[in-house]
Amino acid sequence: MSASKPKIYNTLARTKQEFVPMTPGEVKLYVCGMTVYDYCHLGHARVLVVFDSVVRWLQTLGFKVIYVRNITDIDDKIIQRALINGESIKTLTDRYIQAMQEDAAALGVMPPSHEPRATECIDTMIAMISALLAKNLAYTADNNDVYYAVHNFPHYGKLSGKSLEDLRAGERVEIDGNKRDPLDFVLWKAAKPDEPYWDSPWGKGRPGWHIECSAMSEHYLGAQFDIHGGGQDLQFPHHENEIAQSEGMHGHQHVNYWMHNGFVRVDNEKMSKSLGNFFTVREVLTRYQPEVVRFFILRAHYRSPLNYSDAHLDDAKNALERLYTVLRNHDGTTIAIDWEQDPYALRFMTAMNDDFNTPEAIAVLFDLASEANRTGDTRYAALLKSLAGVLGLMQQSPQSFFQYLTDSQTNELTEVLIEQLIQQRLQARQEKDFAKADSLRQQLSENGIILEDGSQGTVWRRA
RNA sequence: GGCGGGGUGGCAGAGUGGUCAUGCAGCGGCCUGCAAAGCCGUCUACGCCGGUUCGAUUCCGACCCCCGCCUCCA
Repeated sequence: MSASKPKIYNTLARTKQEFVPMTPGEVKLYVCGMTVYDYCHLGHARVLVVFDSVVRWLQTLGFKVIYVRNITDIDDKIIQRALINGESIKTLTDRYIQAMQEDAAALGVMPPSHEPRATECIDTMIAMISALLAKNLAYTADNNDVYYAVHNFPHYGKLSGKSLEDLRAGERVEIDGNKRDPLDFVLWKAAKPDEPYWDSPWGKGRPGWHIECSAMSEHYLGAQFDIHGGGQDLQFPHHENEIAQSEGMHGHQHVNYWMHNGFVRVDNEKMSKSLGNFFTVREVLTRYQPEVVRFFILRAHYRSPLNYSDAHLDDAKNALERLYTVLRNHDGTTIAIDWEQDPYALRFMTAMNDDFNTPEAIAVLFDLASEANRTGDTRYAALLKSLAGVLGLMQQSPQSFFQYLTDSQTNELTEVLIEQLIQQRLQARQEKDFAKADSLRQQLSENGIILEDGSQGTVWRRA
């Protein structure tokens, strides 16, 4: 698979660059995960699915991928939510971590190699903050907070394309009397009474948000690694600050390729907690099967905005049905993919190597579907299933896909009853009693069951 | 205001200096007892105005509009 090499759009360079790993054959990848005080919404689902597809593709290319996706399990919102709920932080975060892992698994997201929690790495963070203080990149304020001194780091703004002057000119920078510069950000927060804390050289407190990623990425991947991903909204300030911390401390490059996925939108606006326009993964999964959601996400390029609506999910469902229909007409086997010779595989690879162009890769799947339908050649269906598998799609049986029952669907007819009605209809058809046959079809149709009379007999699926 | 990303056919969504994206939906036909699925055919495109070019949706410039970041956010 040497024909072409993957290119990645690097936020740092604002252009696509050929991907060259630090260690041949190995990729070190870090992605900012969730802050666990609530259920994952579709925006989170997008990060999970997008970087899952990145990992799968890099693995397909033969790389060993070390994938770290962290969990933020201590911050202001978590503390506040636990307080409101009247439960401990641990109970709260454990519950939402489990929920997140369930959501991820449902969406076909493979577990990362490491999934560290911020609270497991406090010591590393404290060591890092001490080092930054020693390098005069941080200072302790009167209230015992520790801040990063932004103006002491010459490259501040290189990821987000902002200059300190531009940032200062902005009117929205908060004014905090403890900071020497309004743009300085907190590394260590002194604990207020009744707040959870860890002991540190600066007294009882907890880490600021940004330091955890510098600490955890270094712990698992080293002070410099290949790819760092996350949502576009983390570009500034989170990732900018992470660079300031890590590069300030080590004096060399921290991350070689920065990847940022686009937002999920609702009515053309960013889906976010603060706007309140978010849909949780589990709510959507009561109405659509998980693979439809995954397919919906991968049908758009990861850097493009993705507009969410039921109509769009319906569209995705119909499209995916076309693909699964192909498998239904064949025996569902897979085939070894000949990346060098097979023209479809080559197109697929070219698309994926071009900054993970999943929409184009999926277009190849549809072309294969057409070819399979046109020629009846099972090899096309097998290749379709194999290539789709690279994207984590189409790995269930057509029957389980077509007969999937969501929570929101009526289930007045049991599968046994459905089969009985089908048998009755077959009987009626044999007796040429088409009025009765049509009436049975109608009855099933009213219950969301669609019948299809094929050469192999009658099969049913849910609308 | 500063910085960044966009405006593609009814909808979604890739891409390219000159032959098809792809899917959904629609329309006509074939097939079917009727359907469904499938197949064949078919209709809607590249925000606006200039420029470069033999030729621009694709390159350049102006303009209009949308979105995001600049504060916690995937």
